[in-house]
Amino acid sequence: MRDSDFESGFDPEPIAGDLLAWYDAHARDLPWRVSPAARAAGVRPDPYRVWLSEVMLQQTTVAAVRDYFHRFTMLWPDVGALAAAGDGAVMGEWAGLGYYARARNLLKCARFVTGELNGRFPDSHDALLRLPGVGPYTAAAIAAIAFDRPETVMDGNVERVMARLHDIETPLPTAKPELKARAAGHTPAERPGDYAQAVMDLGATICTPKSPACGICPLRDRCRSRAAGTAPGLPKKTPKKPKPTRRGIVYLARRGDGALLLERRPDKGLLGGMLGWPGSDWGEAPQDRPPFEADWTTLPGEVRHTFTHFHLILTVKTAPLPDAAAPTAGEVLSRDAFRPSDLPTVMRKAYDLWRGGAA
DNA sequence: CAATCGTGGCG
DNA sequence: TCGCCAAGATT
Repeated sequence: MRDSDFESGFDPEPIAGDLLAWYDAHARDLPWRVSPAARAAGVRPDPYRVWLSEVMLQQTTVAAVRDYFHRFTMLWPDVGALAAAGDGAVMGEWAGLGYYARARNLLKCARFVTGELNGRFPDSHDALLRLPGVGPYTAAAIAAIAFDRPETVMDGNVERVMARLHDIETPLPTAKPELKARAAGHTPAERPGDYAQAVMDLGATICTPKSPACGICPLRDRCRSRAAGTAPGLPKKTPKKPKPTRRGIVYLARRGDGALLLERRPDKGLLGGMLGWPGSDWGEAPQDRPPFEADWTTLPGEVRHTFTHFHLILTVKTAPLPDAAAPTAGEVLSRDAFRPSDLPTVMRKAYDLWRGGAA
């Protein structure tokens, strides 16, 4: 019955109405969001703020994004201002948020929109998809939320909600096409932007990964996995590989006037474009190759940090930086020019270990 | 397609 | 302590 409904192109189940009514009453108040009431009164979201928030929210929690969004929009209120910003300033403001390719693409995109599109974001999914750092999800989200186009957003929330609503037992990522088709079948022609945000709000607050609040879900009477008792275990996922542990050494050198030896990492690869301490490669047994000859002191303790696909244990070594030193790596940054907040978290941990012991 | 790419919170 | 997870994109 239910499969034949879907395969025959039967009218989508009337989910959108329930979800929009729930959203009207329970929408989260988010800094980048136009409330459903304001939206109904004709207020349009600013595409720049929608784009910026969506990029920040890629694989990142709302709680983590809030402060970054405030700082970015305070410093750079529109896409032209962001396009005019310096690379180091933007990377420094992004520090700590992770996935730094997003920040590099953010700048590329801002400069493209400003330079080639007269500062206006495209309003179609296909045109948005051509922008740096904008993939299928973000293109659909901007088109739907900023321009109220009937696009179907597919993120982790929507995958989970659809898998549960239709009790889809196929594990991810195999199930993605089916989940996408299900989601598309529910997307309404009216208020598609509010609808997209409603599904994601539901996934974030009610239909959560662990212990979903099915009892207060606006879709509880239509949810097939709730009826079957399978909701908490959905969506199924293929098991992940274990993370190996790598080791590395970083070198912190300070001059008498407080200047520090730092290094701008290359744009490609891990922490690309970010500031960091000169250091070894990260592997099984890193070689001790300090940036200049000195009597290096190994700090007690170590830095432990987990990246997406490996654990890292860093040894921190320090030495005074002579006025006449000619380091083989990095560049000297004056005390005033250095902000610890410009460092990615793993590098800030090394800095904190050093400060905790020496200063 | 599978691998790469951060970080913080939570059970 | 540790694995899981978050409004994914890119190659």
